[in-house]
Formats: sequence, C-alpha cells, structure tokens
Amino acid sequence: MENELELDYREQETLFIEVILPLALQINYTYRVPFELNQQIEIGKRVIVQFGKNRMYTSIIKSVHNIAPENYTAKYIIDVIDAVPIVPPIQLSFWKWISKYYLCTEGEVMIAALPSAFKLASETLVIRHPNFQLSDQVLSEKEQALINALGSDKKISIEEVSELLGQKSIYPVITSLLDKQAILLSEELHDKYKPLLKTYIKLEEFFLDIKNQEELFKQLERAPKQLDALLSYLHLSKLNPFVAKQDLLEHSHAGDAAISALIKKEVFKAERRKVSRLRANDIEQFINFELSDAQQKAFDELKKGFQKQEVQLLFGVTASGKTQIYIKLIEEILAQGKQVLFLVPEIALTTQIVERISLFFGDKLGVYHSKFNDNERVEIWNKVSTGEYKIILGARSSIFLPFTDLGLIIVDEEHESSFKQYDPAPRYQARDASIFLASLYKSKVLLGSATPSLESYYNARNGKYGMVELLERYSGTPLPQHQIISLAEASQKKMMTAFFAQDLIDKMREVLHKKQQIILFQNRRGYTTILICGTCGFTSKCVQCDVSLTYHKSTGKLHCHYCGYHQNTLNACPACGSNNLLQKGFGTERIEEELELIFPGITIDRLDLDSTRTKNSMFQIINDFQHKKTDVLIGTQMVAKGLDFDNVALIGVINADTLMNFPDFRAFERSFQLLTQVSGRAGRRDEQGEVIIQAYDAKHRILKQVVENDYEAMYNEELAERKAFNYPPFSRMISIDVKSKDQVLLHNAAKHFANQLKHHLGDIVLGPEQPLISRIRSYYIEQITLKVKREISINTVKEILMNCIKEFQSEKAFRAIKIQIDVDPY
DNA sequence: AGCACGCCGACT
DNA sequence: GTCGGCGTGCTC
Repeated sequence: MENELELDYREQETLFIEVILPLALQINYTYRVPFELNQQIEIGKRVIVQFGKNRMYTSIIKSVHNIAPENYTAKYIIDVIDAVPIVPPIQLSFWKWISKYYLCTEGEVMIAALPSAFKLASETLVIRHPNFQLSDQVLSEKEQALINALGSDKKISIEEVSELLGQKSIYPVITSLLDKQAILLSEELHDKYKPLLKTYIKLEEFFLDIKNQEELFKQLERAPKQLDALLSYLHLSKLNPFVAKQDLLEHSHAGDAAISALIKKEVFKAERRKVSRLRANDIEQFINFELSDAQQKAFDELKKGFQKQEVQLLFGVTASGKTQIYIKLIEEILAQGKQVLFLVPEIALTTQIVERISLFFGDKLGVYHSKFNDNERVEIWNKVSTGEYKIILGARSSIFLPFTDLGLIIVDEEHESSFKQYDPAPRYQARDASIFLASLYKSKVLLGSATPSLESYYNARNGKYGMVELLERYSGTPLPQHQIISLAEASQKKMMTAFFAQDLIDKMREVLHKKQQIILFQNRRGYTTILICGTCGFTSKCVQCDVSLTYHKSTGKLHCHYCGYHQNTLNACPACGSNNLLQKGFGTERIEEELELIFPGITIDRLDLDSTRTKNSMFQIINDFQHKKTDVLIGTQMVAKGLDFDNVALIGVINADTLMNFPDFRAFERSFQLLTQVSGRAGRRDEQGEVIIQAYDAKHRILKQVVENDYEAMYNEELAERKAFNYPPFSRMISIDVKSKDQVLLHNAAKHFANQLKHHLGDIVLGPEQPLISRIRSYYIEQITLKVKREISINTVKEILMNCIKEFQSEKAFRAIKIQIDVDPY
C-alpha cells in the first residue's frame, strides 16, 4: 500500500538524472525524465540520451533528483533500456574510486567496464544472426518487422532502425532480439576469436542411480552397440563425468548412430564445450586430490590469517601447488553462498590453469576475457548479476563485473605486469584496484605468487597484509639446477656458434639424444633483426614512430612494433645506394634458423606474438609440444607463464642481459621474477631439470640470486636501492605524458608545464625528459614524473596536478597539447 | 568522441 | 570567385 502511494507520488514528480556517458568528459550531464518513464528510473540502469546535435548514446544513471538545472534546460531522456539495473551500486562507487585514484573520467571507466553490446550508439550496425531461423522463436510484431527489413545480409544502423519502426523506443526490441540470438551487432563481425568446440557426452542424472542403471542395462540387452557405448562411457567417466564423444567412439565399438540413439533415449546428454587440453592423468590429478601436509598447513594458516587481515599473500615456490589451495579456498567461499573472482594474467588465460579450474567447477564458473565475443561477454555479465555464476576466472577487466555478493578475490601471479592497463585510460592496476573492490564488498583478497612484487612483499613484511609461505614443491621434484655461462668468456675463447655457447650446445645435444625436450627463452620479440647498411650504417625507421623497423622473415617485410606500419624490405641502402645490407640482432626467428643448422632434422617451434598471430593457434603449438611432436620450443615471455610440460629437461636463456639492462627501476626485480618463472618450467615429475643462463654480465647479483632461489636477498638489496633513490614502495609515482605533433611546441609546452608544476609542488617534479621512444604514431612525447614521498598526501598532489592542467590548457598556445596521466605507472 | 563553426589555400 | 583543409569549442 505504502509502495503504491510512493509510486503515485513519483508519477507526478519531475525527475532529473545525472548520467555517465561513455566519453572522456570531466563533468556529469543532467537529463530530464518524461513522466511516463519515471517509474522505470533506477540507479545503474541504462538510458538512451541525445548528446550534441544528433548523437545518441547509451549512458548509465548515476543519481536521481528533482533539482532543475539553472543555466540551461535539460534535454529529455529518450528511453530506459533495462528492466533491472545492470551495474550494481557498489560497482558504481568502484567506478568513481577508479576515476579519482587513476585520474580519469567515469566515462572512460564505463567504456572499459561494459561489454560493447551494452553501449549501443546511433551508428552501431545491426545484422541478422547467420544461424537464426525464423521458426526458432516467437517474435513480436516490431521484432518481426526489423528481421524482415534486415533480410539475409543487410546492415542497418540503430538510427535507421528507429526510423524504420517509426518510434524512438527501439532499444527494448534490439535487446530482446539480441537475447534471442536473432541479430548481431557489427563489432562482432570482426571478431576473430573462436573457441575450439568439441562434443562431450554426459550421463543423464537419472541414470547415476544404480537401480536405474541396472534397469537400463536390461533394456539395452538387444542393442549391443549402445550397451558397449554405455559401458565405455562408465569406464571413461571415472575421471570426469564429461567424456569427449571422440574418445567414446575410439574406446568402444559403438558408432555415431548408437550414441545418437542413446541421446534420443535421454540416456546421454551431449554438450558442445571448449576443447580440453589436458590429458586424463592431469584431470585425475585435479579432480581427486588431497592437499599435501605442506599445502594443508598453508591452507589452515590462510584461513586463520583471513580472520585478522583482509589481504593475504601466498608466497609459494614454483610448482608448489598453489592452485589446489585456491580450489579448496574457493570451495569454502562457495559453501557460504558467496562469489569468487579469480584474476589471472592475460596470457595465463589461454593455458592450463583455466582448464583445471573449469573442469573442477563446471557450470558454476564463467571465464571472462577481452578476446571473447560480445555475446559471450554479455551472457557472462548477466549470469554474474543473477548469481548463476559463482566463480569468475578472468583477466583484469573482470573486476568490473556486477557481482552480487563477492566473498573472495584471488590474484594469481600477482607480480605480473599484465594486471596493469597502460593504454587507453583508465590506466588502472587490477591487483591494487581489487583490494579496494574487496573493501567495498567486504570480501577477502588472496595474492599468490612464487616471486611476489616488491610492494606486496613489503606490505606483508610490514604487517599490512598477512603472509603464508609454501616452500615445498608439490611433487617433491627438486628445484632445477642452474648453470650460468659467461658470453664474454665464451666469445673470447671462440666457443660460440651463433648465439649459443658450446656448453649449451653440448647440453642440448645430450638432452635431444635422450628424446627429452628443450625450451629456449629469448626475452623480447622486439629484440629482432634490423636491416642495417654495412657501408654507411643506415637503418630504416618507422614513418610515424621513433623506432627502427624490424625485419620479419615470415612476411618478408620491415615492421614497426608500435603502430603496425610495414613496408617492403630494401635491396639497396636509400642513403648511400650500397647493396651491403646486413641483418643484425637476433629474434626468435633467427634463433630458430641457427638452431636448424646446428641440429639438422629436429623439430622446432616458436611461441611468440608473431607465431601465434600468423599460425592462429597458440593452442596448436602448445599441444604439439605437450605431445612431444616438437623437440625444441623457442619462446618469449609467453613460455614463462602458466605452462606446464612434463618432459622438459633443459631450459636455455639465450641472453639475460637484455632483461637486466632494461632502463627501468624495476628491471632487476622483473629479471629475477622472469628468470625464476622460466626456470620453474624445467624438470619432470621425478627428475630434476636443468637451466642454463647465458649472459655477458655473468657475475650479476640477480643471476646469483636466481640460481640460489634467494628471493629474500633480492628483496633486501632491491629495497635498499629503492629507499636510497626514493622509489616505490617508499614513494608513489605519477607519470605525465605530454604529447604533440609539433616537436618544438611540445618541448616548450612540456618545459612550461613542468615549471608550473614545480612552482606548486617543488622538487617532487622530475623532467621533462624524452622517453626511450620519443615519437609514436606521429606524436612526439615528453615525460614528467612526480615522485611523491609517502609522508605527502597523494590526494593533495593529485588535486594540485589537476588544477595545473586546467590552468595550462587554458593558455591558448597550449590548447592542442595532449596530456596523459598514469598513476602508479608500473 | 563527434560534429559544427570558422578561417586560409588550390581549384572548376 | 568557391570547395574543403583541419584547428577549436561544445555537448545537459
């Protein structure tokens, strides 16, 4: 009764709403609600608004009030899209926090947070879903009209749809048709990502009961093939209730027809699922496992720790079985009826950890990932919102999903840099942001790593986080043995063949002879072949960026890694006309070539961004290596992350110097982490692996610390350095990029801006400096860095910074200068 | 982000 | 004489 009165009252009220538009706008915009939509207004729902002359945008209701704006007449909103809010209030506060902390607009957060199907705009194109059959669904009159208009292959923009239907309120129609999978939005057409699907068979639940099963056997007596299929299923399903149809066909004498018959009889259920890359013994290991004593102890400690502190760091050496501990912990949270967010680095999503977790939790688990197509992402969004999905495994952007009751966030490999988004804004750190997110949901956070980031370890040491250590490898396999080879010495003694020292070659020969496998690690693909003139030293540069072009054998062209520009390779030097052009440097391609010369006849594969792009399937490369079709796998960072192979006897690091010499204050920390992670891939279940690291600076302390697996020593020395030079965790950094197409103007502007900042903030302002790459995509860049001591209020600094930017941009001469801010730029 | 408005160069 | 280049400012 009371409710009704309230609604009655609201019906006559004039409502205004503040909305978040998916644009980089500094201020909020106010719209007026027509009376007939009053009741549909709710914070977190999407509304369609006109913004500017004739642009339509999907925006999110941020707040509702009845204060008419004074200086202008608010436009009416056009439509309310959602029946229920799609963004919960907690997430809206989270957006706000992100925008304040990382100095970006809420609109930018919205762009990052919502799948694009949620952001239809007037120019979005609609087409008919290729698989849609008219008979599939009951359509309303309007829906039918749109489908008819679309024909089989017409593209119609949202704006045209509106004209076509003769009404402004078309979004419910679009949403409903999307729901029914009758239409697609244009963005999805370009989607290249297709998960590999395979048919899996499962027994209907009714027949899990032994009595029902016996009954079934009797019924099938006269259908021997079907009986055979059933028996094979029962045998194979011991490991996993989902059995691949293919396996079933191979292991039984039954054919397709028999299985189809059983599906028809509702004995079997068929399901298309993403292909599992795991072999049976892996599955077994992960379905039926007991925690080892060490794991159990760590698990108990974690639980105890969570009673005192919200954030716990699980410091477990490589292959210590952190995943099993995660699983047990997830089970406990699920038992409390709460949701779990499991964050993994970008690359790890394509690897085994996903398989393991998804096998374990089945349909309670959703995987969220920027490469998934939009339909899938929307589906996951909705299932998180309704609580159907209890666990979300995903990359950094999954922190924006509409959790209802989040109980735990796990950040696996928390030291990984892919949790940080660099470009575009919001430039957020998902690990750090998730700690704030957890505080909003009153949930716990578990950070896991074998090589924690210095910050996290520092926080744990200072009691800000709890910490649990797991120092034993799960299988009991000893840590691999390391050997450092001095490249300086080897080349002096003429003991080098191409990039390989003789000792490494000898070891490789030995391993290959035993039919075991090798992984070679080469730091960056950027460290590749460049074309240099042997006569005058000329190298080809990118026309838009300040980098040398690199030669790619696969395309036969010179490529820029920053903007994708490419041109044909040169036959003669454009500067001096000489034909003496040399290939210099060594990328994974060159290593592959050289290796073929040294060991003719072996099979080699490469795992890097290029090979996975052109060959289209990282899965294939990994799979081949796993099934021992490949002897040597040459890879970049990718091989270090989340891959487990059990026949790798040797790991070779081609050149560790490129890692350590990287001009960044975290270079040593990163080198330690990467080399330790790479090393962790060595060794079989029962056999110690070997790691050979080649380096010019073979006596470097980081190498020693990697060999001795001495995180503590690395930590202490690094921390002392950080303290001495006032780097994080002893300070916070804000990096400011000043950009312009005009180099001279930029230089003056950057200087002027830096002085302005120095005037207000003093000597915490550093720069401007030219970054390593001073031009990208035709824009020149200069960098100003703020190093803010812990004692100084970061919020005050941010406020002053924003004011300075305002002031700076109000000067006419500097209007065209772009300023980009990155808070915690690492 | 996009779109209109506005002020300078090479074209029917 | 005009068409169109993209610099600048605004969008509730």
